[in-house]
Parts: sequence; structure tokens; C-alpha cells
Amino acid sequence: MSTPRFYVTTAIAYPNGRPHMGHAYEAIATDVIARFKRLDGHDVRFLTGTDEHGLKIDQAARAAGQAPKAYVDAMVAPFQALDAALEISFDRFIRTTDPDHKALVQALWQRMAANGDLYLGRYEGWYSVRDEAYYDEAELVEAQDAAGTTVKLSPQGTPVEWTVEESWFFRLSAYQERLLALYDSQPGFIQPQSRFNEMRAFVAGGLSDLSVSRTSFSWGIPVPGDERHVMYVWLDALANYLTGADASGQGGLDGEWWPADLHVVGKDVVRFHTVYWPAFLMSAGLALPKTVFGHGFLLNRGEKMSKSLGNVVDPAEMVSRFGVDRLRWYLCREVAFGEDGSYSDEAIVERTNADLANGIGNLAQRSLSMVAKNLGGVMPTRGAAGDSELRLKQAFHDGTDAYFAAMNALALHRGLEALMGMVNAANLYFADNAPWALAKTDVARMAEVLAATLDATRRIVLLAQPFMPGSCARLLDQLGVAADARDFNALNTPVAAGAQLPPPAGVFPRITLES
RNA sequence: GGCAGCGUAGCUCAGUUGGUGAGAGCGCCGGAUUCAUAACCCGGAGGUCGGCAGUUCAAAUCUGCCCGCUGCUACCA
Repeated sequence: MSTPRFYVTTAIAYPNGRPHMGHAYEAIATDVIARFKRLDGHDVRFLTGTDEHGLKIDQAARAAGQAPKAYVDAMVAPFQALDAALEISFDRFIRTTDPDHKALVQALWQRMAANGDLYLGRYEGWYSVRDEAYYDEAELVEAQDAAGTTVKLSPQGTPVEWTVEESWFFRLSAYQERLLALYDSQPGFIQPQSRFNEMRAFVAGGLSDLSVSRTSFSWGIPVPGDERHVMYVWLDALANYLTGADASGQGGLDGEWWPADLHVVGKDVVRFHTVYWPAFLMSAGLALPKTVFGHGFLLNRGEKMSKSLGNVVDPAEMVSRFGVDRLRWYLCREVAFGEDGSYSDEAIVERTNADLANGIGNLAQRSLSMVAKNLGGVMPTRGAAGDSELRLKQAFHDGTDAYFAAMNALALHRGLEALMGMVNAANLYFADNAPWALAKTDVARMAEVLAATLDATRRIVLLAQPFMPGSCARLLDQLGVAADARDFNALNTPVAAGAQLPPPAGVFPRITLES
């Protein structure tokens, strides 16, 4: 009898600026999955962190007159603060400047080299420092600079210069067949489906070898045996998942948590995670992750966030304005996981008032306050189930099934949809049985209705925990649910009749959008 | 340019292999009610199902073309 394990990761963030809503979204979604798995009886390891090497960091540090490490130390702090504010339950916050990671990446390199997949060559082309990428001549656009001379720019509009450097290459071209075999044998490897199709087509179109080292800067992990080179940032960055799999902190390639069950990444980096990463692992003779999920982007009022549009939102400010659980709820409920989504202050207020204040919060408050006023706060006894109770039970049976099916399929928004269906069923049960009227005519029956409502509420809050850990803990306190009866194993363990409940207090006050 | 997907009520979207009068949630309007956070409950509001032309007894659901949007990818050497 071994506990099932689940190793889940976010992509690591590049700390060359402040964290934005995209970071918050990925962290929240992954945290919800991690918490769901824990409550569902899994032994979970959740890894997140920062990707700290590369030319851009090096240059920014110089500009700031700091050593790179000191610079990133300061830049990483806001990311860690954000994770704390968002109540992200990671087991390790990895930084690619951590010593065990350096050791691991070098070991990984040596494995790949031993397999004959690394060779020294020359790389030349139009290089954009800002994008850290080479471009084909044809991709470039011409523009006038401030002095009026014609300059070449990358498709992103960043300056490029002709660059020639010696580079180590990875024989990616040798892995086309194995990658295709991977995709075909494991259709769930890349999710959602649309990303799978794109990546398969990309690989089917042929692969070029990949430059995996640079000599143009030194802020990186040195190539073993050729220290003029530092490793290409993606090889360095992707390997963080392996480093984090060794919980001993030794940076061994045989980390006990490997392989990962799930990498949650942005749709923009799906290729790195589903083509390069498995090829690296195959080369090193290591197991492959089970699933890579590419989530969508968040749009501010339907528009992409950008500094020039001036619509960049600080997620920490959103937390202080709405509260962490309203933000978590909104992002998981309103955005189809895997699709792009949009948010606005109005939408957050509207959605969370409807679901949390009017729905879950009101359900808890109306039933708890009746128990407090009419029954001295003592948990009432369930009665024999009549038609009304059977309908409620059926709705919860179906809803719970739908919830688990959705959550296990990573359809977080569907999980919450199922949850709200149960909230509606419970509110309907309450209204149909009108316990406030029974209080004057049949107190025993009233108590039964309250007991049934309270247990329905308990089930709802239990299932809502991955999304709103803090608020749910407070609600479960009010519902008299013991600390050791809060995982999904306890779904069918009602609070014992006779238990004294604390005085109820609203957990989800209705909010308005002032100013 | 190629490949893939999308365009359904104000908003976000469901709509298996074509067939009872096209749906849900939110918002909105009306009613009822008062346990509750003016919340819950009930009812309603009528959208050319992007456009055009076809296939069919019958299409939102199939075919072709067009318009718009998105993603991946390629090339104008």
C-alpha cells in the first residue's frame, strides 16, 4: 500500500522585471492542482522558482553596477513575496543559481555528451541581444533609427547584429523519430490538444540541431571541460525540474521524484518543454515527464498587457484590493484552463459576488445563523431522507463525479462549474423547505433541514479548498469540521450531531467597485 | 503562402454520429419571500446560430466560396 505520488511544476520565471498577472495565474493554477492532489490522497511535490542566468540579467546587473548574483537576489524577492501573497503551496522555490542545480546541469551535460549528442560547431547569424535569439535574414525588418540610418530589426522590433560564435550543438535532428513515437504513443503528453497538434506538426517538419552554449557572456553555468562556454539558457532552465526532483538537495540525476507528472507552462514555451526537453532527457537516458500542459494568456479587458498600453497590472495590488481568494477563484472560474482569458475589475467583482457572496457564502451564512439562533449553535441531527433530500443527494452525487472528472482532466473551470451546480442545488433545497417557516411550526423538521444543508455546505467547502484554502479553512471552522476531516477521504464523514458550532461570521462579504 | 482552430442571446460559452418550438451561467427586467451578505427562490427577456450558395424530407450541426479573428509554420532569396 503505497501512497500515490504527484510531482508538479510551474515554469520558472525570468526575474528581469516585476512579476505580472501571467506569473500569478500560472502559480495559482498549478497550486490548485497541487492542493487538489494532496487532498485527494497523493504525496505531492510542487516545484516553482526562477531562471536567473543569461545575457539580459548580466547586462541589467552591469547597468545597475551590481554583481549578477546580488542583482538577481534583489529581483527574485518580489516573486517570492507574490507567491506568499497568493498562498502558493510550493515545496521548493528553486533558483537556477542554486549550487545543486549547477551540479546537476553539468552532470546532465556530461550524460548527453557521453551519448555522443554534443559537438562543437560555429553559430553565426543575426542575433538580438534583447530577445536572446538568432533570426534568419528573411525574418528581419528594416527601420530608421534616431539618426535616420537604416537598421535591421528582429520581428519583435529589437536591434540585431551579425554575430559569429563558437557553440556546442545538440544533435536534436537525431531525435525526430523518437519524438514522434512519443507523441503517438502518449497522446496526453502535450495538452491541450491544439498544442499537441502544433508540436507534432513542427517535429514532423524536421528538426535542426540546437545551439546549446554561448561564449558571448559568462553569466551562466560553465560547460564541463570547455569553460569558455556557458550553457544555453534553456538547457539550464529546463533542467531545474530534475534538480527539484532530488529532494535531498544533492542535485543528483536520480532524484526520487523524477519523472514529473505534470509541467504547467505558458503556451509560449510549449515547444521548449515538448520538443527540446524530452530530447535532452532521451539523450541522457532519463525518464520523460508524463504531461506538459500549456495554459493560455491573460488579457486585460481583452487586450494584451504591455507597458506601452499602460495596462500592466500588479498582481500584488490585485490581491490587496480583492483578497487572494477572490482573485484565485476568478482566474480559475472565468478562464477556461488552456485558453486565453480576460479579466477586469468589474468582472472580478461581478463573478465573485455572484459565486462567493450570493452563492457559497450566503448558503453557509443563512444555514449557520439559523442554527445559532434557533438551536443554540448545536449541530442538529439528520432525519430520514424524503424526496427533497433524495434530489439533493442525487445532485451532489452527480456534481461530485463531475468535479473529480474535471479536476483530473485539468479542466479547473469545469470543476468549479460542477461545484456551483451543487451550490445551486443546496440553495434550492433550502428555499424549497423553508426552515424559517418550520421554525414556527415544526422545529424538529427544521433541524433536519438545517442538518442536511450544513452537510451539503460542508461538502462544497471541502471541494472548494484547492481554490480558496484560506477562506475554506475559516468556513470549515464555522461548520465544525475537525482539522483531520478535511481531505477528500472525509467527504462522507459528516460533523457529529451535538457538536457545538462557533458563532457564524460572513466569510465572503459582497463587494462593490468604488471609484 | 501552408496547416489547424474559431466566429451561437449584452458578456463568457454548451451544443455527441444533421431531425421535438436553439440552450446554460452572469448581467438585465418583473414576481414572490424574509432564514440570509437587497442575497436565495420563481418567471421573463426573443439571438439572420459570421456572410453567400448548395446537399437533404430536414442543418447551428454536411459541402464549396467569401469576410473576420487566433495559433503553429514557411517563404517573398
